[in-house]
Amino acid sequence: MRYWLMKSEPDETSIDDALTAEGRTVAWTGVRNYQARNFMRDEMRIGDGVLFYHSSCPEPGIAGLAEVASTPYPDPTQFDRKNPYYDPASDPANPRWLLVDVKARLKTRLISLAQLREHAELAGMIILRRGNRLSITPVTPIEWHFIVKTLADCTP
DNA sequence: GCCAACGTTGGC
DNA sequence: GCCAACGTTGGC
Repeated sequence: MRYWLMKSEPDETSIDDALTAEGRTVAWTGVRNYQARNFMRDEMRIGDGVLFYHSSCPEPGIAGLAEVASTPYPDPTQFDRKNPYYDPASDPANPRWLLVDVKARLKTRLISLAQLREHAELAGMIILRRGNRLSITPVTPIEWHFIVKTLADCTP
């Protein structure tokens, strides 16, 4: 059982969108970074915990809890010419971009970056490093439990 | 809108 | 394989 932080732009897919989606599940489309892809392709397992993070928005922060809900499969948007994430260089016989489904569990109160920075337990979080741009990052069990129990005050 | 950080591209 | 130029991310 592992834990992850996954960034989503709420203009595209917010925690509310995910909670109201069919099966409370969304396909994590649009990842175009190899490191982030590799986490989904190689390291995620169904049931892993996910911190659902809102980025590039007025209030960036952790907005909900979710879980990995599928094994990896090709991201369909890479083959759709009209999609902003279209990748003409990806070969359908050997797709470059894979994704997983993510199932929303619940919405938390918004835990901002400033709040995350207040706690020594979370000082090692990749998301808090200067210049971090990786959209999917591993979270340690200690960080996960601290955030869920202390900051979000909820049981996943 | 600014800009730091960092990934990607492409000429050599 | 180096590395400068360019593009993107994302908080502020």
